[in-house]
Amino acid sequence: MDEIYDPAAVERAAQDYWERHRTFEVREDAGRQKYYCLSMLPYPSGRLHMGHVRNYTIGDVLARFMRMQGRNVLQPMGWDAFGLPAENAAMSNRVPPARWTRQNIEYMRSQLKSLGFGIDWSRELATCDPSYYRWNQWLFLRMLEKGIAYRKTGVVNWDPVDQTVLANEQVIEGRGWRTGALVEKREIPMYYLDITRYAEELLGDLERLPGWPERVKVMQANWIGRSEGCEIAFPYAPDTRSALSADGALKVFTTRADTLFGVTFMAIAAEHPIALTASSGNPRLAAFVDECRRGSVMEADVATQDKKGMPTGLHVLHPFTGKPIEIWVANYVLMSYGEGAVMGVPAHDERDFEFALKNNLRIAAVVRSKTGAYEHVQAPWNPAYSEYGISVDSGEFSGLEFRAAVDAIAAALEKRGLGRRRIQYRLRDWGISRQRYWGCPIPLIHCGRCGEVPVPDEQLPVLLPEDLAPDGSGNPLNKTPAFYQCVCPKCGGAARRETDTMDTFVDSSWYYLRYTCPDQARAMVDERVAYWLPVDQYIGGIEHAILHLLYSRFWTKVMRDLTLMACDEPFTNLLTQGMVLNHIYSCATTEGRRRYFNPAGVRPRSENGVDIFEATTTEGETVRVEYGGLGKMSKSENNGVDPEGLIARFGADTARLFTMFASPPEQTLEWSDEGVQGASRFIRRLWSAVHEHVRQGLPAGAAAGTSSDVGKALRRAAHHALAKATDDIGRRRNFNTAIAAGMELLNAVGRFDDASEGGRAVQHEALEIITLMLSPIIPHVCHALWHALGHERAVVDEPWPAVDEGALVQDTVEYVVQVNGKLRGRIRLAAGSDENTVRQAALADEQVARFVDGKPVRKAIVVPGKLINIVV
RNA sequence: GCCCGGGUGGCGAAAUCGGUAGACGCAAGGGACUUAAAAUCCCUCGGGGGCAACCCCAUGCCGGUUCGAGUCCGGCCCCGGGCACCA
Repeated sequence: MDEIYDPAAVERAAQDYWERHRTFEVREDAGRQKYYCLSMLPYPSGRLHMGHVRNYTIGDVLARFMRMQGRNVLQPMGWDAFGLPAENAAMSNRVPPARWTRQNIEYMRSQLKSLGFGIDWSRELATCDPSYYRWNQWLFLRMLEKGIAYRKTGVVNWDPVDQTVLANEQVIEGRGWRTGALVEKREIPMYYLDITRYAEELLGDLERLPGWPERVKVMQANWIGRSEGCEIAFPYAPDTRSALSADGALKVFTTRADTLFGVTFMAIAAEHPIALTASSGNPRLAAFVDECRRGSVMEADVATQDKKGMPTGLHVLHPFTGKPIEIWVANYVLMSYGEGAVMGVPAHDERDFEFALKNNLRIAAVVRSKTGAYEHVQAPWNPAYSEYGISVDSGEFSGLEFRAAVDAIAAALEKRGLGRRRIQYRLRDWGISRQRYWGCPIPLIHCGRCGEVPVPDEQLPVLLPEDLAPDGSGNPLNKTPAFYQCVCPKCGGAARRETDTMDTFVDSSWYYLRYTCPDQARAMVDERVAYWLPVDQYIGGIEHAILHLLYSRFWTKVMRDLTLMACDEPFTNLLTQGMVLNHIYSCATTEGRRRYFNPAGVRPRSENGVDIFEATTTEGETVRVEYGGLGKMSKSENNGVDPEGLIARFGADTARLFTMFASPPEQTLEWSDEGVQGASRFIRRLWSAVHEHVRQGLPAGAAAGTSSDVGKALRRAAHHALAKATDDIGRRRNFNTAIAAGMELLNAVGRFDDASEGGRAVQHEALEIITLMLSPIIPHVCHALWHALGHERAVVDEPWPAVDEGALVQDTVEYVVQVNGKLRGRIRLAAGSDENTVRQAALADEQVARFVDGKPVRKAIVVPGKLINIVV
């Protein structure tokens, strides 16, 4: 029965074995070195996709490899179970999100199990379980106590038809993606987490993460966006004082305090309080402010807008000259950065320049570049205008170079109480309120008498009712009195429960901590977290390079400061796997849209020597389709490959082998049906090689005792492949080349024909090495083959084999001979030959002699054991 | 606009510290087995020249450093990604 490889039977047997023996359930063991291998938890969308298969296979290979290296390996799995798709599914088929989500989890868990991942399922969690999200609520209350969580009015995209907040991605050309209604910017109260309090540490600690890809660290650093500059206060002129009926000053932040004498206007955001006051008696200004506040809050859209503005008629005074400067409302000033106001220096800032040109504002140059590249600032804009240089026309500060000018101006401002040096971050506080049903309730109560009252700890968790189904008309919690009606914990009076839920990024910010103690009912985490954390290897998509990874780092630091644990950087090593790509085929529809066809159903055909592609529509019609290149597998472009079909046809090992072999993990992976066939072919070849070998009985002798040249050569090949796989998996994380080494070794076994007892022992050893070294990648087939090779113990419990250095030693080595750097011959020499011997032998070579051609040898460079270059 | 990656056969890729460019796999072509097909096995497979031994060219383009460059340096072209009026 073993003659034919039957993946379904082989995989069932191996998986049964692991399950029966609870192979992957782990416990803390102070005596063993731990290895926490974590893959990003999936959203339970319904079915696994290839991205999941790739992600979890990478994690599983590392987990199994480390297990063989003797480490106490934790590889958990859970579900990022709250979120929008469940609500959308509820709207289209009237199923409560809870039921839809839990059904999906059931199904996807069985899919994960069919792939044979070595997961400790006893630690599984779902973020929609009250036993999990109660601790979101608990920590939120601690943050509230510390002032890290706070309430503030925030600007959101508001869909007036659905009565709901839209994420930026849900706003398409200014309209709601579902309703098509014009989206409004609306200010609503939201809860924020003060991540900016940790900006400095989040930035600085990136240097302590050598195991992270450089580009992820750069992306985070850019996102945090640290700027050194000055805060400058421009005192209100009398007109502003009376309009606001207050004394005071308009504050701005600038990185170019040296250009302070070049200010010709002030620009404030439409949301700035002064803009609101100024527009009250000015309908035209009010209309402009209104226009600015409508439309997308997406910054990429804002960035491409024309610079527009309108004067307020109000003024401030220059902090040094005392001259009045008019305040303008400008659409390019962001309320959410700095002070929501800027000093307009058109001569030295491109945006201010554009604005001044459009509005006929004065341009005053106050910096001369060191190269003297320009004298007068005039249109068109020249990038040199914004270069650092020597201050001119700047009163007492004239003649100073950038740094000195900033120092002197900052000091002078500070003396007058009109400014100071300050660091500004681009990072904003994290707004976590979502006007959504399917999420973790925010544990607050609004009382008419007591105001905002936290839910007492003993009343946690605030349970989310699971029987509701949104219908598109806003958050159903708002229409469920049983949820929102409550008593105020302070005064006992009638009160209203907060109906907003938390951003799902909250859920995924600490799940990796909870895996260490999922059964802990009394605390968020316990002492087990100290054993397992930090995560040794984290694996996930590059799309989480900023938000998820930054939030998790922040959350960890908050928990450290609350002394819940000592760890302050959660992920020691990070591997960001590339996307899985497939071909895209589509045709235009009569409505001018595109209709996409799955590549599996596309038939290529040659017509008059031109390649054309055809597909069949759901109506059974044959249509001609266009090839659209490669793209990420996605629903919208209908180019996904269902892992389930792949496993049914070829088995999980083939799916795993293909995804690991086709490209290195960080790079994109191009789907190839032929490549899958190739992976399957290799597994069958390995299967028959082992069975053919053992059919002749197990050899008695030891491989190390072989004396034949071919035997020694195969031993060398086997140990060389093993050394390569050890380094490739363990250090380089290049699984494709480790697999190639295994294939090469199997090819060598195929060519090997020494049927003597010694030869068979060497062959046996080589097959054992292949089985062991590939077992992390194709664990099921290796489980079967290891038993076939005569072993009692399961391969999963075997240690990683040691390289026999003695087997790698060669008696003779091949030298490449170059003449003037060009390859001219090869010579075989005894290992350890001295330079002179190498040189003599090289010059004696006929081919080499031809190219030396009697010319005097000027130089000969010898790379021991490898190469000699003769320079003539 | 700024900041990262990356350009190597027909294709996915390899070459890890400056030392034999193209390992491994896919596709293709040829052959064996077969009534036939599939599967399997063997051979060829960057381009050009040569009867052959071999030679020349070739890692996006131009230049440089070096005995020697896919790899290092300078300049450009193209592709992908991130951020994007951040004052």
